[in-house]
Amino acid sequence: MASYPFKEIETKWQEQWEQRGTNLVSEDKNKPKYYVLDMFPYPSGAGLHIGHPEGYTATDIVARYKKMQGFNVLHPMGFDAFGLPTERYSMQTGIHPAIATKNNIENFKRQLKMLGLAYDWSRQINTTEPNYYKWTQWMFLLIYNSWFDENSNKARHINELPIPDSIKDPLEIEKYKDEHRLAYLAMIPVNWCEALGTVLANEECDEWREKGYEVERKPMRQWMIKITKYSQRLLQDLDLVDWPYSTKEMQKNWIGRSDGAEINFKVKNSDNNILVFTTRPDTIFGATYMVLAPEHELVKEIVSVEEKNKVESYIKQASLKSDLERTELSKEKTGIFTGAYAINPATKKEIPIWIADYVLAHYGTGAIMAVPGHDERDHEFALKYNLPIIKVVEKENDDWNITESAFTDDGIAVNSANDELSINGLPTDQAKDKTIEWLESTNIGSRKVQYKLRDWLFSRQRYWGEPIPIMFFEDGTKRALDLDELPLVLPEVSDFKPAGTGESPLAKVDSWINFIDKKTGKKARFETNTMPQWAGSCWYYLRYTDPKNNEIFADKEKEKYWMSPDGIDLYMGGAEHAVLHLLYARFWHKVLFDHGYVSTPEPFKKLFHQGLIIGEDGRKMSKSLGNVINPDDVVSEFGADSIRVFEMFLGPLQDAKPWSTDGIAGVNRFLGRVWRLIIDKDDNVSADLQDIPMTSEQEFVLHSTIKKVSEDIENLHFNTAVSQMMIFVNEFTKAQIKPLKAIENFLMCLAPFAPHISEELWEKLGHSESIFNNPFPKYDDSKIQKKEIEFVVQVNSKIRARMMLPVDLEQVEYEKLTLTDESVQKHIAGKQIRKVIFVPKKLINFIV
RNA sequence: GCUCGGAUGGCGGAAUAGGUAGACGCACAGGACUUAAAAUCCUGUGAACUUCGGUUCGUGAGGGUUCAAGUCCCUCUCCGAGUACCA
Repeated sequence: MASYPFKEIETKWQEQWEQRGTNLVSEDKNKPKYYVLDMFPYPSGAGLHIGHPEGYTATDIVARYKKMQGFNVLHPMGFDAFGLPTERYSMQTGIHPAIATKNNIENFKRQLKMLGLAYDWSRQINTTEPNYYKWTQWMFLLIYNSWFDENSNKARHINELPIPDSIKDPLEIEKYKDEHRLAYLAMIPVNWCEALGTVLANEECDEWREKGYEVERKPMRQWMIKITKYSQRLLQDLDLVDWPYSTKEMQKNWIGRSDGAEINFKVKNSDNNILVFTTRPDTIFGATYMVLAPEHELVKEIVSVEEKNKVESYIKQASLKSDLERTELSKEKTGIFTGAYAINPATKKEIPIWIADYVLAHYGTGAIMAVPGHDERDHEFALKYNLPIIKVVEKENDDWNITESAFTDDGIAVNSANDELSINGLPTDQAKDKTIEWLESTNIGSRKVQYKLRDWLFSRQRYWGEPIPIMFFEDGTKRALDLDELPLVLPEVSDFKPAGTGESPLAKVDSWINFIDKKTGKKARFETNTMPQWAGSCWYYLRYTDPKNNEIFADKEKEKYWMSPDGIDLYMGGAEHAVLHLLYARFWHKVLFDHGYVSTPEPFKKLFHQGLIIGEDGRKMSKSLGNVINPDDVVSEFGADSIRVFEMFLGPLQDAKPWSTDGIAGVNRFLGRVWRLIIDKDDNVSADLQDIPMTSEQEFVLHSTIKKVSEDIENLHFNTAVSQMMIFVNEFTKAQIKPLKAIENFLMCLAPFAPHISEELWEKLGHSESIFNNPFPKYDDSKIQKKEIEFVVQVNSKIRARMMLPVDLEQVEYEKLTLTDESVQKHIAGKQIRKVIFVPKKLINFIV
């Protein structure tokens, strides 16, 4: 027999909450708001994973607790339902992705409800519904219709872009605008996967490669978004948010700010200049050669006649290599001399210009000044091709052999002087500044900040994504749809296979690529690319504040009510989104902020990552290992309250923790003990529960429990909160007659963790109102103060005795009392006390 | 390679500002109840030695600071995550 009838009571209360509308919320100016959000799931065909309830329970506990504390709590859920797995399922089965998505969402919802999560389902969103993606499209167009004003460091409407007087032709003006839009079309090499029939984002490539798919580089016309314009703000605004340190670090690394200089090198016997970026302008005297990326545009112009063939064949070879091959497979650096020379502006010496694929075209200027003495990569290359290595930075008090290895740390500049500039003897940071001053005064170069962050590739050749609401005309012009034309709804198709031309399945739909535009009367075709899956998740948290609005994505007042002053109060989700989703969403939010649509510069005030739940065998759960735990099975065997409490009890929320069947049985036993504390064998409220005063020991345990549970919920330390509740139950199980008041207070502590059993027992105790309508109990500090404690007596820092003593005595009294102890006497006997260390309420230490 | 985390009984994990290491749970052992089992309740449980009162050792390894170190400092080993020629 089950330890308590969880099946009936869980079903009963889930129905009750739904009927009563317990979890519905609306704006209430009389209450402080609290917005707690889970990263919404992708509704896969496999259903809920056992890891999902971990983060969801954590936020549910916080939501229920905050509600009991008098907050107006927004705790919504929805589905990030566009995505490749569904589209692939449709290709195989012919079932429309919208149907598959609907079924998957129904299953997910059933499972989420089964866990007793207090979501306001009236606010549910689904990124694939036209009335949702209408606004995703609208926001894309907002980005498209924006340019970045460097002076005010923010986005402005494209109509406010100053057009230079020299540009008169309307087509030229359009072109000028297009160049400045935050969303633009570009012909760029992308990661093309033939088998999937789509391009992939850089970050998606490895994932598919691991699964055995081939990904190649191929230039294609793509939509790009200038997220790079926000590099600095994305970096500095990390100071505004309360996020895990490591996540902030990852974002910082991803944005990758480098401070340095851009320097122009003249090409000998030519009008061409090679612009390089360097973080070490102080080493310019040590630049003994230059390297261009194979794709660099100047390569063709400067290559000498003699070297032309060799250079061309090298470029061809490099272009065939993927990024992966360029890095991992070729540890050995390769390169080739162009036959051309540049003039080092500091030394005025001729230095050879090489091409090598260790220089990346897409970072900096795609060219470098090579300083083999002080850069490991340049050093390796110089050794291989026998290029000169000069020491221009010295390590203090050390004779570094520069031929053997590069010295890359800061040091003191040497061999670095010409007629106008000498930095000899200066430490690196000063040498940098002085060199930059000279570069700027001579117009050779300038200070420059460089970021690693690249523009965001925003188009995918898929059917199951948001259509990009732009149409193209035969004359080469294009038009973005107006708000009254949105949403641009995906056309019905029955064949989800890619077009085979590198375009999405939409390219096969005649009504999509061959129609007459109603507004202009011109023959037109829609963009056939769709948006990446990240798009819908960039703003879903805003839609929850006003999910049904058809005039705007969210009413300004409602957005302000829930998002002010610092954004979402708690955002819970996996660390796998530490960079991409969180960076894209922050960017998206900032564009909305610049246009005045949202009230905060950052969307997520506090972020927390729940850890992975791994298999019972300590390995990651996977079908092939056969160690997958299904939430449906667990709920049916132990109940939702057990799975909730167990996942919280397993260990610290942010840690990876192994599942344990014995462990959940233990938690289920604990809930059974709670049940039997109140309900007797005959299913009645126990006669042992009486309205009697607590003993001081019971008061101590109750108030400690209230304190511990409330503090632990605030700090997301749920595992220790559960421990404390177990201590409570152990203590009160001991008592023959149980004080009712204590038990009721305890139930309120337990309620956020195990809502069903708490509601049921609360009702059985004669309450007609939901337990969640009660204020969370407060503890009385005076009840937690003990009058007597176990006092530790040490001799020479070793524990020799423990004595029960009053807490409020003077040191001398403790000395007197503790010195009477036999064991203490034994260890002190015959020796002299040199020193006494006294820690109030804890210990006394005699040094002899 | 670099950047972050982490290492505590047989297991998951506790231990506010350095001050009783191992809370709580699991597993295990013994007992009560039972014809028996399950369930439940009670007791014990870091290791070694022990004259059963204790003694010594013990938080990945080695050093250091301190009356006192899981906690602070240095060096190292192993594990996990992210990133990868970013000039």
